[in-house]
Amino acid sequence: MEPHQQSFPSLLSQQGPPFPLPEASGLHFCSSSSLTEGDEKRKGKGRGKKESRPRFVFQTRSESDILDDGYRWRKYGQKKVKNCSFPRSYYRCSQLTCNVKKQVQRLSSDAAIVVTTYEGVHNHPCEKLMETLSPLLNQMQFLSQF
DNA sequence: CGGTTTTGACCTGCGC
DNA sequence: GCGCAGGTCAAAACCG
Repeated sequence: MEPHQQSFPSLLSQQGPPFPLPEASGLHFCSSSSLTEGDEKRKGKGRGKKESRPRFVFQTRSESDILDDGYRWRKYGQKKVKNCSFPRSYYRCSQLTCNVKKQVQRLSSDAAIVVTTYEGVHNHPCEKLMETLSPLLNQMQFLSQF
């Protein structure tokens, strides 16, 4: 359960910042282990899961909230938070088998910074990754015959 | 036609 | 006990 081992293939290549700054344009990701507990008070309507879900915060520099990390996200809410002039968006993984949530928030101080908070881990393979890997796997299988 | 976004209402936890 | 703040639902609109 180390979420920050996931690879985001299209994350960096997609943004393509005009400045090749390694850190200023890069992404600060901090796995907040202390935040992991105490967030599963989901007894309200009985649709709660008891499993602890690891959270993990991603801070990227992008002009759009939607970062295509290979999974399909479905937006299910948007709220304005106090202390921040920008609304916060709530996304969910489209796969029913996978209860991963993600919330995207923009910093009021710097509108170019987008804070993405992932919650939970995917329990299904990434579609895009499979798509990319499929021809490769086919070729490997083909070559392995010899 | 299927899946996704939008948007307001609703619900719950927490602090005072 | 009440009000606020944050999180989620659900129906209609929208798009390929």
